[in-house]
Amino acid sequence: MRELDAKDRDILGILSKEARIPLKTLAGRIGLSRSATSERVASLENSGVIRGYRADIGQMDKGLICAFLLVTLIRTPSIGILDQLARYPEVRRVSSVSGQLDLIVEIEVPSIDRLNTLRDLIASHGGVEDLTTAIVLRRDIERAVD
Amino acid sequence: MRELDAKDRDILGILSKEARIPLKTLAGRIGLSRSATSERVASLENSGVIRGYRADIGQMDKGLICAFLLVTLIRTPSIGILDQLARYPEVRRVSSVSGQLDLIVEIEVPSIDRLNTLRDLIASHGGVEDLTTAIVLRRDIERAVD
DNA sequence: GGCGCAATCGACGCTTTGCCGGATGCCCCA
DNA sequence: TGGGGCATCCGGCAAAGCGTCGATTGCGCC
Repeated sequence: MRELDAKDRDILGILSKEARIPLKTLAGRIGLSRSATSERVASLENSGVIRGYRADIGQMDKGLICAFLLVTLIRTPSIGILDQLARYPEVRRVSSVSGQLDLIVEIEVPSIDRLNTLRDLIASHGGVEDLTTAIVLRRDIERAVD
Repeated sequence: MRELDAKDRDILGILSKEARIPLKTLAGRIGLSRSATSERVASLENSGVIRGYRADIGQMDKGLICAFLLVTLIRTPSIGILDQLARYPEVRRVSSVSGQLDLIVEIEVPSIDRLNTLRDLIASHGGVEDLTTAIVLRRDIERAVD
């Protein structure tokens, strides 16, 4: 499979919100037979378009503090910092960005103490010029992929 | 269900990576019978710990530009801005944060033009004092919930 | 026109699931 | 101490799920 037609897109749209929907229901919604739908889904999985299925966990991060670390580096291509960040399991996501910032690091820590420790550890890295912490007080909007 | 024991955590860990694993296999991995596992999963779903199941789409976001908008508000409890943000489907997540910033808005747009348009629309809101754009050049680290 | 490929359909049989009754372990209170 | 009450576990049954098969259809190209 190379090109994704409209029905493939429908499948992806539905599965990205309800990954455990019965094949029969899915087939009904996109207007195909169950077996044809089955083959399309299998094809999407095998070709790597569907990389997997994830449970969306809500409560689990209860008690966890989320924060953004806004990082400016001395010289942008500072490789070592990424290796260091990868070592901390609390680091959820790191994005290289354009503009005055260089990295946006998203972390989830169990306590403010751990946040400070982590912050200090990262700030003390030679490549870090500036580091601003923004603790998440509330998720105002959070949308799944549509 | 209030407290999550070790087995619940195991279930969440496995389902967060392989949401469509057969119940029997899941039961084998956590060391419980199939029906007990079934009940636990159902309980986790009903209590809202598992919010849903999503297909992880690879190719689909191709061509989409991700960006962070770092927003400072005039007066922090500026309700109107959230309503406005919620109207744009490109807005993926909005977090109220502590520190010099007030909001961190994550968006996904199909083009730089659309990014600029969105940026201007948000910046022109009365409650916005300052707005910095950080376009994501690369995702260096991205981890699923563990 | 006729051949071939790709996609669809309905049907078959196996697997997985939801639901039930009964057994087991734990806690609390008389 | 002992006996309910509650939560959790297990195994079995019926129903619904799924993958796979051959046959059919639609379409493009020789």
